[in-house]
Amino acid sequence: MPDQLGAKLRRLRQNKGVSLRTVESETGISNAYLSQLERGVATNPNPIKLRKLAEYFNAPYLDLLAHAGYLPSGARENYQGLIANSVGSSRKESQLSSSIVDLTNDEENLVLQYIEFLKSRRN
Amino acid sequence: MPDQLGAKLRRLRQNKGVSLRTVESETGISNAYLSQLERGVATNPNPIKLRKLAEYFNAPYLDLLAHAGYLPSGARENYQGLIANSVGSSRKESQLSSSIVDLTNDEENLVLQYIEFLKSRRN
DNA sequence: AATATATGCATGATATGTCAAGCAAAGGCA
DNA sequence: TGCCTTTGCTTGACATATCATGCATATATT
Repeated sequence: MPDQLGAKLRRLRQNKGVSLRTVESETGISNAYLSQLERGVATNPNPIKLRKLAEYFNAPYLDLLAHAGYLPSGARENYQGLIANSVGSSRKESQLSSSIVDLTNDEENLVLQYIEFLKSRRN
Repeated sequence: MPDQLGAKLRRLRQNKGVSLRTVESETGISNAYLSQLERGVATNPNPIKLRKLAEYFNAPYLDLLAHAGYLPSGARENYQGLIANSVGSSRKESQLSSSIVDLTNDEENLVLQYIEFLKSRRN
């Protein structure tokens, strides 16, 4: 069951202050179908339509996919796990991805500097 | 246009050495539709079906989504960009994610150790 | 007050995804 | 050799996604 995709889409549209017909003219998706999506009557949109909406609302596409139930909930760990599995990263790189999730800003700065230092001494 | 989703699915099935009817019984997707997908006659499957196939073939789900044209090609940078945009990471964390992509094994080790060291001195 | 426009939704129509049934060919078995 | 089973595919049927049209209501305009 999609996790409130409709509510999310209506919020995005209302925050932008536009009508169903405006979204229709900008995305090519009919106002009737947009209404059905927002009201939860239609729940299984083609991802291509979600992408158009994400672009129009300047909203994160993976977030809309997750709300539609096509991806796990939008926690970084979940996506990192999917990526690690998809593009064949090493186990250690998965660890790295997981480790950076909860760094503070200062820690992020330090790690970035350290990585740049490591790369700078490659030659 | 999906990037050879059909060829990918046929390769996965043949590598596993199973028939269309075996996949049907394991995934619930009809052998006729599987045939159409493999031959490129059907090109826009519901992601829920792709997920079932990914699970059955033990194949990366994001990879199948990319082949269907629902996600950008399976480069890590693309996914990291989508994630950064989806779960509201800071600009610096996006940089971090991008930076770890091309680290060597030794560099990964060093960075992991450094992160653990940073975390250990939080108290 | 009357008319025009904008808006969200209902609904039947159309397009497309997916299925059930059946066909032809190949392979297995007695 | 004959029969049965398996297999991939075809095709019409069915289910669902999406659209075009129109309705009712609210708002804007004259």
